[in-house]
Amino acid sequence: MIKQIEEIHEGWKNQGKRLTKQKKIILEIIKQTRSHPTADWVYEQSRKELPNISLGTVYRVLSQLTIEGLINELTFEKQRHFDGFVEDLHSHVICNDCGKIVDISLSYNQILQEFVETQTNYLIDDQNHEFFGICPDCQNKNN
Amino acid sequence: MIKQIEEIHEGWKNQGKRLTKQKKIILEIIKQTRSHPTADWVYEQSRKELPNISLGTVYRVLSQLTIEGLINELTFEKQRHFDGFVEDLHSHVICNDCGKIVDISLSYNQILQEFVETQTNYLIDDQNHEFFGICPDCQNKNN
DNA sequence: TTATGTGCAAAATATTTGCTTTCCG
DNA sequence: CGGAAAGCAAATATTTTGCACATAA
Repeated sequence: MIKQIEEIHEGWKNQGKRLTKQKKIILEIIKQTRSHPTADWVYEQSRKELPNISLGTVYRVLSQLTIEGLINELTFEKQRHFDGFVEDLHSHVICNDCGKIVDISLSYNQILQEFVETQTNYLIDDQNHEFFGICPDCQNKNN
Repeated sequence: MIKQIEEIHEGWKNQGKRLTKQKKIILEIIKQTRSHPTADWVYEQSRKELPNISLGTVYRVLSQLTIEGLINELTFEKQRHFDGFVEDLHSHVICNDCGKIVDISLSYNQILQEFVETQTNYLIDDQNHEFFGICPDCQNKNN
């Protein structure tokens, strides 16, 4: 088991939360991909290990993980996507053609957050910056 | 009729598109609010003028306007929101408590877009930057 | 006149929830 | 063993669509 998951498990014990095999496999999937998957994709992947897992469980676990801040939710388009990589703040670059998503670190984010707080008097605790365009592959495809 | 709508109408004529009373009222609503409404809110507003307008029509018109770039779509949370103010690039600051959305202009956006293009080789044509937090009203409410 | 656009209702899509059963600790 | 969590299916919520009819140009 990944060390990260052991640590999450430790934290959960104190709250009476259990590490079921369903949660374990979902965590492994979402923490080991950088592909920002949908709930349905996580469901399909998890069924390879646990053929009887239900989509409802996947939704429930992903929602729980989001609330705990262990993963992030992205909501461009109508479908939600999940991002298991929460260690550092990063932005997303999304292809309008094929949907491919890549991460990019933009160092201005922290400074900006403070600027927005000053300007608006909102207390900011999160941000989401997405860029939309055409990825290199699709640019070639269309030529 | 707002001048802006007359201009849109002119542009449409060349494409064989019509300015129906439904489209006119939807344009008036979306172009005269800065409140980033949902399709349902636009529907409720439009029914005050056109009691028989259907929700399907509202969705169809809003989608058409989005494709034409006359309005923007925001997709935080599961529901879509629409933004009639496309004249200048701006970011959104969203309250996690009451959902209130305010605009903020951040001058770095254009420079950043070029930086992202260089780094990723994507051809960027749009971006969406959202900040999440607690608005001043909700901060007071919770004290 | 005529083809675009609308209303209506049904379908599609995505997500949530109630209830019974399973199983982690 | 007890209670948290899973499975299943039905319910919700949101958005899209087919078709007959209405209407802008």
